[in-house]
Amino acid sequence: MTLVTIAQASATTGVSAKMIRHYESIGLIKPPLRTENRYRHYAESDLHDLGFIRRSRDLGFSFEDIRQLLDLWRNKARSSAEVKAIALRHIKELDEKAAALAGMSRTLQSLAASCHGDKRPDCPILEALDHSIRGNP
Amino acid sequence: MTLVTIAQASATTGVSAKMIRHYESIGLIKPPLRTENRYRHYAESDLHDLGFIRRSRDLGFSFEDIRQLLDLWRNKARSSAEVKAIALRHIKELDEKAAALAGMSRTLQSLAASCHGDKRPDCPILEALDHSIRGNP
DNA sequence: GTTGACCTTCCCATGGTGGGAACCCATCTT
DNA sequence: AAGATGGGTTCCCACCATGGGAAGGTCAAC
Repeated sequence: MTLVTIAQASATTGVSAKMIRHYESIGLIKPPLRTENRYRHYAESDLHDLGFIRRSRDLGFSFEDIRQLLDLWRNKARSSAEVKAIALRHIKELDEKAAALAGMSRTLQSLAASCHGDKRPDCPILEALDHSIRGNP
Repeated sequence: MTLVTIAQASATTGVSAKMIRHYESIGLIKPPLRTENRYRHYAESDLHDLGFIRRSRDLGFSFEDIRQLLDLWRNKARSSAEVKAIALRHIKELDEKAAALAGMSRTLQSLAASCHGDKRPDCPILEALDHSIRGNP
């Protein structure tokens, strides 16, 4: 059983030491072993969990989602339907957020396209912010 | 000069009273007139600014951006190039964020597509979180 | 024995928004 | 006159995820 310090755990999992401590404080990971100096020492299974968490975060899952996903991962009697349901709901949220951002971008692009962008003060972008555009409340 | 209370200002501009006070506290809007009761009373120009801010927020601009946009709006000698530059930079940020979300969604969609979603525990989504997928570090 | 590189805990900040307490004020009804 | 209702006011706390930094303990090497 290889034990590593928090800095090494951070280096191998890509999770900052700050965040590792935070995950512990909110109960997302188990408190690790401590040496007699009270230094945290992580075992391989801890490193696995941290990697799991980092990859989940990379996919945009919230801590609450990750909590459930980790539980499911540990539960050998899980049903894949439960995992899939979490993923599908998350995909929906991601798509909604992306669509919202894309909508803003589209609106701004069309405004910017008709803005001269020179020394003159006239600007359809400011006009749009000035009074609401019909169709874009 | 019509003066309205904070609740009326909120109703006509779509900005919550809470946020109106917040905007004032961070210096985004000028402190409004006060009656002898210390009630805030807003003039038409204040309402304009609040509407301007709300529409800017709807387009995803940060407070710092809005501060500059409001300054440019007030400055009759502005150049539209300055406004356009802020908008273009913001469009870039929006597009980057949207692309990041879309990327997460795409990855999850392909994983979910190959997940049975039944009572069996096997699940490519959990496998992906378990150990990094090649090409998706 | 000192330097420097770790570790520990604790508090504070971000950005944008909301909740709620505790209190003041105005008006309408009993 | 008293009280209910529905404003207003300030102030603090919460979210989510992350980072900064202070103040101090511990260990290695030189």
